[in-house]
Amino acid sequence: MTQELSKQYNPKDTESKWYKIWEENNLFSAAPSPDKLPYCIVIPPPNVTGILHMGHALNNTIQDILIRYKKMRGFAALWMPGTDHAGIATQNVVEKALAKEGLKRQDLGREKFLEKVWEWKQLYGTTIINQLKKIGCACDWERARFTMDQDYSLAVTEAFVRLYEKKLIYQGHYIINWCPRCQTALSDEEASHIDLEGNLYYLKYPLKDNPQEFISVATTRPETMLGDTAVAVNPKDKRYKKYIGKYLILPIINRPIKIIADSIIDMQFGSGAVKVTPAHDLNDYALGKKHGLEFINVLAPDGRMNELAQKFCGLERFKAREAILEDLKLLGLLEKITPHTLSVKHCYRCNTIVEPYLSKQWFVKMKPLAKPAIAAVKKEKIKFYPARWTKVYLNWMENIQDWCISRQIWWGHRMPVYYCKNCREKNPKAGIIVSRIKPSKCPKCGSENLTQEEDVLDTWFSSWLWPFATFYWPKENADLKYFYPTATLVTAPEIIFFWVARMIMAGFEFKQQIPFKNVYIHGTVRDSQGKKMSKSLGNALDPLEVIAEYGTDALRFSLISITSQGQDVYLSKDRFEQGRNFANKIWNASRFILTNLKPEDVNVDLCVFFKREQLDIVNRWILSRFYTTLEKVGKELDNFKFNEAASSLYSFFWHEFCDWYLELIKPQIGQKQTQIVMYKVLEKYLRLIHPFMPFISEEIWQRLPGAKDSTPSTHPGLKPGVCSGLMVSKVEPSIMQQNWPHLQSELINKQDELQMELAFEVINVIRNTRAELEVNPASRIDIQISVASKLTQKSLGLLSGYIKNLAKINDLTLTEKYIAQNNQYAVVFKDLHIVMPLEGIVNIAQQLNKTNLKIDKLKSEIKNKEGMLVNKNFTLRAPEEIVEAEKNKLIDMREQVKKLEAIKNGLR
RNA sequence: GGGCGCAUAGCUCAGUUGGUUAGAGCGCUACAUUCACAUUGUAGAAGUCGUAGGUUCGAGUCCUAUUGCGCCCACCA
Repeated sequence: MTQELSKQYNPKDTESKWYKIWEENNLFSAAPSPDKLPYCIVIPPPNVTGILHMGHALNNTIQDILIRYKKMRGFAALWMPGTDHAGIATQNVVEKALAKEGLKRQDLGREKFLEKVWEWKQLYGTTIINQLKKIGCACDWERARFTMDQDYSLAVTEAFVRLYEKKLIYQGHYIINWCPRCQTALSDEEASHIDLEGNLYYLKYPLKDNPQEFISVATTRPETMLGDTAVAVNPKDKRYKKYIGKYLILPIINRPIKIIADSIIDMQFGSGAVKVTPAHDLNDYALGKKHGLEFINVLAPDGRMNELAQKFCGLERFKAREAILEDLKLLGLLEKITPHTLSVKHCYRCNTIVEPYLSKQWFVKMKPLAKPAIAAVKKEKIKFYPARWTKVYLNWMENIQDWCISRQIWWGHRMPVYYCKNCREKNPKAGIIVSRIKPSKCPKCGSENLTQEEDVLDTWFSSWLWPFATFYWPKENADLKYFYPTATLVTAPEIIFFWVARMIMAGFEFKQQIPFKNVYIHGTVRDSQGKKMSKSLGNALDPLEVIAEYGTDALRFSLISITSQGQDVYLSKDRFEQGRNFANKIWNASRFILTNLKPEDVNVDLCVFFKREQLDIVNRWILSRFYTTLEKVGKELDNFKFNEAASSLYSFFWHEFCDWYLELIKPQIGQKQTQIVMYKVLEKYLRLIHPFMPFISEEIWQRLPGAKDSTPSTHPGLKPGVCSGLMVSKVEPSIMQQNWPHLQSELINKQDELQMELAFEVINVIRNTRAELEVNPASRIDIQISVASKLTQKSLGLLSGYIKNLAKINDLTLTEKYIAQNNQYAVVFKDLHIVMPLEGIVNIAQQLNKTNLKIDKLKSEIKNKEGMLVNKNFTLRAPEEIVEAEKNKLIDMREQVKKLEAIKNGLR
């Protein structure tokens, strides 16, 4: 403590220093402990391609608060970190890098390309991890996992094989979402709808028997007409009834196609006749199956037309659309074009319009998996915070579709599926071998001519195992036993379906248990316009820039302050000033305390010293306020009300501890009792604020000279009978290892608080009056206070020293009765008259006016109350204490009016 | 088409189970600067709680309808 403290808090000096020390001393590591209960959070693994954005900052700050808090509460708190290989996203990034060298992945070939990706991962994959360290995350980094690690991959294979053996994985020919740019299938969740202004094109198809007659069909995707194999109408549609069963000639292609009837067709829409393209539309696919139609695929995987598109072969799909429309126009077969808004699926990675595409893919049957996952949430074994997400989850789960898990990319877990060429030649449906390890020969025919499936698995097929695969499942080790099921999952609403729901299903399927007990869903970070913050929109605030400018603790505290449960977060840069100012306030208050501290006074056993009765009122008051705050913050954290906890901590420290307490005790700061109380409150407060502001709390805590605290206490995280021991700074070097302060509820006293509040109000009234009367702020004046109640008089007497000091009073006299006198100005406050000399008052008329306004306002309120109290409906039905309170208020107000009238007369 | 969220001070938002006098931060106004902190202090101005009904002795809070904004889900060609 010999070191000078600078006038301003400088985060740069402290942050990297402490993080390094915490890390070097292994303070982030957690292990099973016989005395402690487990508390585990698995991080939503950021993509290896990731760069820290505000969403990460918010998400990880919340987790860090929980981990640090629970650790102080005695839990063996483990924050399991790691990264996700993010199949498509990462492959895209590396492909882009290759493109700069004029290379495509195909130029390298699969193996070489994967080497490149791994290289890239080694170089850049830790960027996001280092950024998480920068915001202070207390992750157990030694446990960090990567979804493509060898051990983790074993878990992925295991899961696949088990599901396949249970016949929950199957291969099928279906219409899936195809991204022509990424050239892979996407799950429904990866293809999001975006509304586009498009057109509805009416095409005329001539009848085979009578080419002069036409049926007009409406479509938004004219290029798919090349693959039409029928036209469908509603059987009840009078316009078309006579044509059902007849044939049309598909223009350009000149293929005869049948007119079929199906009640699914909406007669109101378009022309009431629908072209059916079973290979390029989900509905048409169903129709095709039902009516035994031909499936004609006219597209190539890269989004160009294929040879079945005849003369349009090789044209890009939207170019082909133009060309086909042009041809139809020339043929006189384009009836009309009307504007039409349609919602089109886009690839969530590259935003390309997705093509419904008929292909062979692998699927997971989801209905059986969903069943226990639905039940667990219904029975509240897993709870969502805020609760409304429960409904969203259940709704999705109850309508769940099979999950397309195959991807036609290279970066990812290769499926453990092998094909026996020999068997397949005899029967194309046979010869599929699913195996944990690559088989050397076919178990059926013994052939060694085996090839592995080219496709890789959807990224989420590995991340849904995260809560247990990170513990080396399928091995059952001690850590997995101890920490699983984990406690809380903290995430954003965007990935409830992608990740949360699937983890719950995987938890039941592979561990027969829930993966976590609570799911806290925080809001989306948006800019001040309400737009989602993203790099592509260019509206992103870079957390690292904010840290450089305001400090990490400021970033964290501000973010948390504005995150009310479940609401989206609207950010602009100036919001971080509050956090920075608060850090500075803590710094300066601590500086004040430390420079005024006598170490020999505070180096005592703090918990033994105090008996409430031994303390003076101000010290009793601040302790009472501190413990009230402690209790409140604990409850708020336990209920995931982070912003409320932040606000409680903020207003206690700034407005109660600094504005009042430190000001009040300045004259008595050398007294032993005050030394100890102010020291004790600061020391404990640092522990409360530590989960929110880890760096500044450690920096100051380390400078505290005395014994920290030895309150023995039990904490919720300690097993029954276990008591946390003495906490002395020499033994425990970091605030991270301290206990959350023990709640000494015997030090909470409402009487003390009321008494102090009265003094504060009196001081406020005097200050306010002084300002109104334009009394020189530096001058001390005489004040006389008359109080009817003996009790109030006594307590004011006790506090008169403080009042005199903070209200700049020269002489304070307390009298029983108020007698109006000339040359005096009096203010009525409750049953008090606060009287000061009129000398120096500039504007009596103005004061008179103010007094009159007050009287008028009171009178109208009195009228209101009188009406209320005459109303039998109120007096008979409202609870007695409310009626009683109203009566008292009325009496008070009448009194006040009387007093104000008296003052008015005095002013004249 | 279905579902969810939001609307409270100039701005951004809190407001627990309905209790009559609605809070914070920022901004604004006035004053204060050797005494921890101008990233400060003291004081002040500022709101018919989106609109219309209803329940109730009493509604920012509960119900119904309605307007505006945002989000999610959904196979209208």
